Amino acid sequence: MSNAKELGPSYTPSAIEPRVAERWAASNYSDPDARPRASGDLPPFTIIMPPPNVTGGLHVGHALFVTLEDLLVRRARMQGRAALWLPGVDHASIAAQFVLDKVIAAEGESRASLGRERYLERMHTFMDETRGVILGQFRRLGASADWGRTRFTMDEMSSRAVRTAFATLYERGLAYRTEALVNWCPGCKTSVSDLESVAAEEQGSIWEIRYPLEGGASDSGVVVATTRPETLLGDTGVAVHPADPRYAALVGRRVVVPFVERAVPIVADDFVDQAFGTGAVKLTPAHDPNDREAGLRHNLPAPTILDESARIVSDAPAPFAGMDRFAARKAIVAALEERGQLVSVKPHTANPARCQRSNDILEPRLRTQWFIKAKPLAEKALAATREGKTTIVPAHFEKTWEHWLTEIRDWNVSRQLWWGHRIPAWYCSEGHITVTADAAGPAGCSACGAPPEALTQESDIFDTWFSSGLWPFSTLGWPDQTPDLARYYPSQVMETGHDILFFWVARMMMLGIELMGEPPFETIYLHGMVRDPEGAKMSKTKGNVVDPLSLIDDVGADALRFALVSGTAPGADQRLVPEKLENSRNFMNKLWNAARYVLGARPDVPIGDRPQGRDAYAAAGPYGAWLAARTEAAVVDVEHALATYAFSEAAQRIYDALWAEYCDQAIELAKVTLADPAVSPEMRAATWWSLVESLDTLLRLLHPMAPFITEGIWEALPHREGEADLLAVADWPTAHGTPTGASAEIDAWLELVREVRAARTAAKLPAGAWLPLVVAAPASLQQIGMMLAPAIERLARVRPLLIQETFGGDAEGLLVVAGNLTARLSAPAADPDALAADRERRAKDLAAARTQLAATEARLADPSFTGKAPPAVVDGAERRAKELRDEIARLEGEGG
RNA sequence: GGGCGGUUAGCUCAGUUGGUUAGAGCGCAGCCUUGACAUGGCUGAGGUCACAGGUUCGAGUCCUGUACCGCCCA
Repeated sequence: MSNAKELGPSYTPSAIEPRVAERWAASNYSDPDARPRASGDLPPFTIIMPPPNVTGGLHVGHALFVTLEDLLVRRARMQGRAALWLPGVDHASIAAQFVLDKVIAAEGESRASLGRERYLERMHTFMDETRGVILGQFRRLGASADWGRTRFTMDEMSSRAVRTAFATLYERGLAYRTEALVNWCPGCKTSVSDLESVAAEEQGSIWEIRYPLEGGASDSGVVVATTRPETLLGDTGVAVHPADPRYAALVGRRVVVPFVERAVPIVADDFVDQAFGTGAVKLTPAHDPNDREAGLRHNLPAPTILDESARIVSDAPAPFAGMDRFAARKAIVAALEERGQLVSVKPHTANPARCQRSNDILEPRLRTQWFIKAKPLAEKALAATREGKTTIVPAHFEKTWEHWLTEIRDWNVSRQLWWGHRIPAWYCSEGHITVTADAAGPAGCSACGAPPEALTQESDIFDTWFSSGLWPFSTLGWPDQTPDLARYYPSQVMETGHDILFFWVARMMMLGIELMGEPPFETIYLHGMVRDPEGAKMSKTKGNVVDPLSLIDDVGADALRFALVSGTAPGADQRLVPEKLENSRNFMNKLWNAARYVLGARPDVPIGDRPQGRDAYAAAGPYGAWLAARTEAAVVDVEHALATYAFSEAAQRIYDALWAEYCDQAIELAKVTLADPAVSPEMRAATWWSLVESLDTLLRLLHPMAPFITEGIWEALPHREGEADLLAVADWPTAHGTPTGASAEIDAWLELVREVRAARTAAKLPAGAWLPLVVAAPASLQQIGMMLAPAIERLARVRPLLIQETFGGDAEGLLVVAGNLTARLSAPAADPDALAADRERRAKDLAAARTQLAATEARLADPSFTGKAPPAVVDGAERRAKELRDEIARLEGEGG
């Protein structure tokens, strides 16, 4: 923007962002190894990007995480650390198959018609086409990731890491194969994880069904309550609570399951809820997790009666065999009623789990699968957070973390899909298992030596989270001991949504500690969800999703980012409302215009080369000291906020520093000086340079949040010899403890300006009129007042301005009180009613001051306060009391 | 059923170890086409910090309980 003035009075992101993006692209600034920095002793700073789903497009959740991670990384980079933000994408087994299946269906093909090999070839081609899309969208957000290190969870490096990890876990006895109940999706024809299942309340029924005693009358036996009558074909028992007197006599006897006419035992088991239905439940071990547990405890068989499409198996009794599970339910209920065994039907609210993808109700299903032993891994992960090796922000998630890891169950890693890492396990005809990390497969059965051609590889693939769980080190080259791995593991921050704390973060922690020997990150920062303006979750089905790219088109990437940062408190959800974006856009426009002003206001005097920051301020006298102090305070506050992940506070502080302080005060004060030919050329140059200096510092502070506009403006600032060519790699501001100089005095005069304006408004004096002002100022303020007089005149619209020790005896005009300054504003033609309004305003001030003084004096009179409160607080109260007394005295001068 | 979070101005939200004057944006009212910006400037109104107790010299902040809302787990 070297030609800022020609670009017009409104900030146009579309004109700046591409130019800045090009300059970044032409540099290697985001490669941490490319720029050895002077401060080489600082530790590296690494964030491994949570890999987005390769099939998805950009949504606001991405926009938030990209913004926050980019903010952290840009700050670290400016601080001189080797900052690595490693990007990548996730292969997302189920989601990817869903998308590709639709694509090939349009071509008249299907998974079955293509076969595994051709299907996977097709998938790889498809991925090659789509993989870059979302990362390209991240770039539009300004993401400064190291694109040269971009990784994919299905690339060869990742495959090798997955095989090695699994083989290692198997060797250590942490991976095993067993038959277990899994969440089966009949639509996707695979098991899915808990994460992929969504439970919601649905209206259902409780059917109460009589199971007569073996050999007993039709009204004998027990009445069981069930929400799933169709599964009775797989019943192998009936359970009652051991303490339930209703059934105590029946425990141990046998009842007959209808249709299959199988006699099954009545068992006593604690898990039964006596209050549910009749207090007696049927046990279907192959189709219900609780029943499965009870079945194992009581040694019951577990026949599977639903096939992988959730149809009744073919060897079931007619007419139910082959029926879909819902048709079977109706048929079985009808048949029970016909036989007189249906006792009642009651409405019931159930909580069925549905597949996130297909929305089918998930079916518990017995299957032989691979599991990872979770307990030993979880204990180490827990130890890491308990010992403070890894910190969770915000801290309250530690409780959730503790609870989940303490209660953790073994992790089912098998998926009956094609797209993913195939489990590197081979089976021989003897049933031996051979696991190897070798891409070529095993040389033979590890137990009986059967040759490779006699072995069958496991057809299942790994849960996507298994490869994602290795992400913090597989991306850095593990299992090889690469320089990257040595340098960038462990990473400093894992920034992600709190919704995947268990599913992903916990798995990275467990696998990282197990395979790398230390936790993968120092800090886990969890952000909240971005919601719609009504507070609802954004979802495609609801149609309330917002496309970040269209927001960028509307307000620019910087405004979007700044709005998101402003709304971010750790762990808390935020609503993305249009007003926030608008405000954020206005802020960018304000900054743009401030820069336009500064660049255009260079005084027409010899300005020399750009001085070092503190020299610039020092040469500008009290004004420079004041501006230095203000700027430095902003640096301290922003740095502190960012260091503690208080993102919204950091954003708010920069907003104030730039708008309320820099624009409304610093620039306004400087305007007069810069344009005043009576001021020495040296002072005008120094004033301008200090404005430049402060703007430069504020741009640096804002850069991690709003990289494009700050980079664009910074380019146009006059630079010092040898300075960085990009703001992105310029030094992060640090506080020097600049002496505050006369900054309190300047603030006092600015306060007077505010009070004069307030008086003018209250008394309805014409806004444009120049009114004479006489100020009574203590000696300590007079010199600064004289110096600022032209600016005060302009800002308060007063002229002439007289500054003296005290008023004469015949002081006239509106009384204005500001701290130690008292003033009289002449308003000869004022409306009497308006003058009364102004007096009323001051009367209110006076009353408020008196109330406060009374409270403060009461506190100071209380020995328990003066005795117990810290001295600084007591001093503060004393100072405050004095101020209030002075103010009251001045306001009481009204009468005179 | 267990756990966690929230309740602060009309609306959306900040408020870090307790410090007495609780902030912002939007909205609202009045004034201002002053040469960076009307995506602006100036001034102002608006809050018993959900409720009830407690600890403390002092509570939006800590403790206990209640109500309502939300999330997670079972």
